[in-house]
Order: sequence, then C-alpha cells, then structure tokens
Amino acid sequence: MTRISSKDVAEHAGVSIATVSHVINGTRYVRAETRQRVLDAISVLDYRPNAVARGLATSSTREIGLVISDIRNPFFTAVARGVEDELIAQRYNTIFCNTDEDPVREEGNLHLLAAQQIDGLIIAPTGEPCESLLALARAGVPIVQLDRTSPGLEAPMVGVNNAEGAYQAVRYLIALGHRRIAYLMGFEAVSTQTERLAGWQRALQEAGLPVEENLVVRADPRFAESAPAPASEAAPAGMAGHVLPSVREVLGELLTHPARPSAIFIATNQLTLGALYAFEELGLRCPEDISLISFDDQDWAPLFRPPLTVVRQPTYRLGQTAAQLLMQMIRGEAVASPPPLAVELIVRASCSPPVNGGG
Amino acid sequence: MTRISSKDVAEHAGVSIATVSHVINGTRYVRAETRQRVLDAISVLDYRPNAVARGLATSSTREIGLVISDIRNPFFTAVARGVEDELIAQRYNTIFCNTDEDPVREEGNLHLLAAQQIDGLIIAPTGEPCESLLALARAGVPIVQLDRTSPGLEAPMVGVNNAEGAYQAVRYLIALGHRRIAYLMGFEAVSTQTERLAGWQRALQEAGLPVEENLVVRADPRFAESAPAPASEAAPAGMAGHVLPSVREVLGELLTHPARPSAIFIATNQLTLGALYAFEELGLRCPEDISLISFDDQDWAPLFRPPLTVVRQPTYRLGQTAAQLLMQMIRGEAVASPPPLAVELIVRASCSPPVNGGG
DNA sequence: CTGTTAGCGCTTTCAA
DNA sequence: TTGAAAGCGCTAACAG
Repeated sequence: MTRISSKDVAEHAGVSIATVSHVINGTRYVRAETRQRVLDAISVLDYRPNAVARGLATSSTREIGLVISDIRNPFFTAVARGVEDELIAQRYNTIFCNTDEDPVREEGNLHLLAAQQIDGLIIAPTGEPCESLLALARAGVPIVQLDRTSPGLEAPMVGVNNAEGAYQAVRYLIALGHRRIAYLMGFEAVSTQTERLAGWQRALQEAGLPVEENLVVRADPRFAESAPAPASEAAPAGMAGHVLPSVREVLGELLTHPARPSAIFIATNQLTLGALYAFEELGLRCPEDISLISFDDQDWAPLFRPPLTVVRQPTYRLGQTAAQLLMQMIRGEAVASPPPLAVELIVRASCSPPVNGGG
Repeated sequence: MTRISSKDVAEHAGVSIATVSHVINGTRYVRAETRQRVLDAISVLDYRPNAVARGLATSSTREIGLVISDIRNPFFTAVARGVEDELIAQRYNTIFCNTDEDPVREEGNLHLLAAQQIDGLIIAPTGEPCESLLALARAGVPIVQLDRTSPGLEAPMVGVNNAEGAYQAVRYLIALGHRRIAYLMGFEAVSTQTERLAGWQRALQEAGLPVEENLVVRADPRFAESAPAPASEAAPAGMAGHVLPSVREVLGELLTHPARPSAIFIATNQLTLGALYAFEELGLRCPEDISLISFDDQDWAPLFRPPLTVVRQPTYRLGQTAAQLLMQMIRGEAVASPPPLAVELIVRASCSPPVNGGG
C-alpha cells in the first residue's frame, strides 16, 4: 500500500526526479522522447503528485479559506457556490468554516486556517476586531472581505450597495403612502446592517419624515426561531458576546403598539422568515395590516402568499467576484475593491398602500 | 517576512527542535522548566506550527473532503453544517466540493482531493461508477457514504429510511382516499430516488391499488427551473450524461391528462419547489385540485399556503453522524453502517381527501 | 530528560 | 538537455 512517488516514476522512466518534476510542471525543456517516457511511467504507475509535499516545497497549498456566518443561510450558501465554482475552475480547493457571528469561533477558525497555510482567504467577518485576521494579513496572505468589513483590516471588499438598496426599498414604501416605516436589523457590528440603516434614514429624511429611533428594532439574525424544523435540529449556537432578543419578541412589542408602523423594512432573509412567523402569531395580515419589504430574494419568495417584495442581491456573483479578485491577488496583481454590485428592487405583492393613510 | 519555524523557537528557548516538537504535541516527557521556556518562546515569537510540514511528516493533513451535489440545496446545506460543526470540534478542516450530479465533476473533485492527501472523505455520490472514488478507497482513505451509495464501493453509509418514509407518505394519501398517486423523482442513479420509489410501490400494492408505470415521472432535480431568482443567477450546470425534462414540462403533461392523479408524492425539496411553480402555472390549487406531500422539510414550509405536509429528514444529524463515523474510522476503530435514521411524517395542510373520490 | 538525524515527497538552484 | 543535492518545517526513531 506504499504510495508511489516521483522517485518511483523516475526509476521506472530511467530519469532523475528533477526531470519528472519538470515534465509535470512544464517548468523547463525536456526532450520529447524523455518526456514521453516519463508520461508513460506516470500513467503506468498511476502516479498522483502529492500536493502536501509540493506545498511544503513551494509554500503554496492551493487551498483557500472561506469563512462565513452560517452555511445554512441561503445568502451565504449562494455566495459559497459562486466561490467554489470559481476556485475549483482554477484548481483551488475551498475550506469552509462557519462562525455563527461569534468572534471566538471566528478566531478559532482563522487560527486553524492559518496553520493550514491557506493561499488566500475570503471572509465575511463578524465585525468584531479579530487578531488572527490581522495576523494573517500581516503575514501577507491575500484576503478579500466579503459583504462586510472588519475593523482595522486593509483588504479589498466585495459587496453590494447596501445603503442604496435600503434607500430604494424605503422610498418605494413612502411612495405607497407609508409614513411610519420600521427597520428590523441584526447585529450592529455587521457593516451591512448599519449601511442599510443609513439608507433607511436618508429616505425618511428626504421625504421630510421623522426618523424615530424606536422604529429601529434589533433582533438575533441567526435563525428564525419560530421555525420548528431548523430550531429543533440546530446545534446550540455560540453567541459569545451577542445577546439580542428574537424577532418574535421584538415584533411582538413593536406591532402591538398603538402607533404601530404600517410598514417594515427588514435587513436580512433570516429576519424576514422570523417576521413572517411573528405576523402569523400576531394575526397580522400582509400586506393588509402591514407591508413588508426585505433584503435578499429567495427561491420560494414568488410563491409565497403574498409574493414577497424584496431587494435582490447578486449572491452568486458576489462569491464569484470575490474569488476572482482573490485569484488576482494571489497572482500578485494589484487590486482594489470593485464598485459595489448593484441590487435590484423586485416588486411583488407584500407591500400596499396603508389602510389608514400611513399611520 | 520570513515565517518563524520550530527552529527559531528552539534557538530562542535554548533547546533542540525535537523538544519543541514534543512540548507542542505532548508526545514525550519534558521537564517542567524546559517546557515553560519553550512555551514562552512560542508565545513571544507568536509561533504557529506549519500544518503542511506536519502533514508531510505524519501523512495526516487533518483535512476532510465533503463532496455533495449542490450546496445551494437546503438538504445538503444542513448536512454540511452538521459535518462542519463536528469536524471543526475535532480540529479538522472540511473542504467542500459540488458535483451537480455530474460524474465528470465528481471525478475531477475527487482527483483534486486525493492529491491534497485528505484524511477522509464524506460523499453523496452521483451514483455513476467513479474510478477516483474506488482508487481512494483502495488507497485506504476512510470514506463514508452520505445519503446514497456508489456502485462497487465498500464503505459505511449514513442515510435515512427512504423506503419507509415514502411508504408512510403514500399510505397517508391512501388513507385520505386517494387512488391515483403520482411519484415525481429525480435521477434514477441516485439510490434515494429508487428506494423512495420502492416505498411508493409497496404502499400501493398493500392497498390493492394498481402500480401504473405512467404515474412515475422523472425530472431534473437540480433546481426549480421556474424559479426566477436562482435560475437567472445560476452558473451553467454541468449535466454531463444527464438529460431529464424540467418539472414544469413533466407536470404539465401529467396534470393536464384527463385521468390525472389526485395526489403527488415528490422525492426532493427542489422538485417540490418546481412542482409548486408548475401548479401555479397550471392554475391548480393545492390541496383542492391536487394533494402534495414531499420529502424534506424547509424552514418556510409551515408558512406556505397551504402549509406543506412533508417527510422530514434529520439533515443536520445526518451530517453529524457521518462525521462522527468518519472520525472513528480515522482513529482506526471498526465501524459499520449505522441503522438508517428515522424520518418523520409532518402533517400540515397540503393534502386533503380527493374531491371526486380519488380519481 | 534531551539532542541528533534521517526522512516525508517535492521544487529548484547549480553544475555539467 | 539532464542530474545531484540542498532544502521546505516537521516528526520520530535512536542515542545518550
């Protein structure tokens, strides 16, 4: 069962291991006849170069780390697919890690990835300062930030135009006649959440509407806690340092208030799912009782009753772009953050004019 | 920027590199005072052992391959999370690859993983014979089959009781009064699909109902083609060797037939989504015009109108179990396929008695 | 209790 | 046009 190595190939072909290496990598001229002998030996012996040994010799492992919050989040899932497709095409492997937005898990993952000598890293950082991340950057490992930014990290970032998407969404609601529009968001540390907040604000201000702080509600964005299936199945999440109420709690309070908003803009798909559960529980009909618009499209969104109006993000392309950018960095090319990718307002039927003229 | 190695640590601590190695790995006794010196040196220099070098020396990389069909499929996504949670806890990294049910992609992925000297493999095989997979097995790499089996491969398999789940689903429909119950499935090569077929058959036979071959319809299970979002975003799929019509085509034919079935049992979540789109297009109401029951729960299923009746699979646990089994194999323990995990019939509201007495 | 040293399998000067 | 040999950073005998 002893694995066969380039030495075996060399012997079989009657050449040195240097020559074997060179024909495999095409890294210097080899007489056609010699090359053929080596090639034959390779196929006869079914030789596969050992990437670990090569990695040690070249200090390049062809492995890329992909660190995201949770692969079960359809947003990241689509992104991950974009990344993997792009990387595998370049014969790079992608190692993925989940952080659950937990800085401790983030540190641990990065530690392991660093030890593994990854050639590059694509990360959707938690947003909390992360020593391992900065260390990786200092060590010269190419890094691209995905969707969000990490404090203190100098690295190109691939994301969407969050403020603009939020702005459009809220403007759409305002045009429909809404005056009191809530914003449901997740962790403050996550840059997308605050950028979307800014878009919400700008739209209100431009319309001369008051920006009431109590219209901004925060909830744990990690899963729709009222959803039976994942909840009962989910592993206990890390949550270190993060304590936020569930969507259900938060909306229960907001939407039973006498001066409740007539519309809500939601920052993520998981929060949206939670909100939908909350509506059901509170007996609120959408859009009759409350209009809803959210970030992230979902493949079931058009089938929903009502079909969901959303701000669509180019998820797959986000991952693809991040991977392409990383490849450029690995090749040593100079890169800069590309302009934010455009989002798209998809109007379906979860928003309607407010019944009582806008709350 | 020259990376620091165990040699640097040794020098700094005034010991040999062997001692450094031993304190790091706790692999032989080191005097407390010496150990402390080494530890200090490590932290002063911020030394991180190079896993690649270690991998070369020990021929153990602490990397596991996870090969699935498509990470965008929520089934695999949950499984992958179970795998990653389990592996990361053991300080193993997981490299994931998508095959798109394409044997060519499968081969390519495995080839790369083999070169990378993975310590183990968890795979949901396409079901087509796969040379690289057998080669990996021959080379003694621990493998566990996930959800399905690959022809000719001797490896423990972690899956659910597919036939039983299908049987229960169809029995439920029969109890409701249905007589003509269709089965919508994906690729024949995928073992789960045929096992579920067997369950469907058994339920019909036991009830004395005819098993009509034209009630079994096959469609491309890879994505809901009528769903606008993923379709427009999706990368061109591989599809080598697989040609199957879309759900829309297949159901268009089946359900406009005069003697159309009054109920349908669907083998996967992606096919279900496609069916839901098809219903919409055909103007069929569920469950009034047709009852639907499917494999795989989804977090939005309870919110759907009608809430979907499903056979739930323990997805997360499937991944977790596979990973645990793999760890045992890596430790050299003897293992066998565990009994299939139980599925659960979740009755919601997408099935009702047939209007005309069961077609 | 600790150091020396021979690899692991490959790449890459340097020589020829 | 090709070979010899020195590493890459670590582990694991073997010595002492």
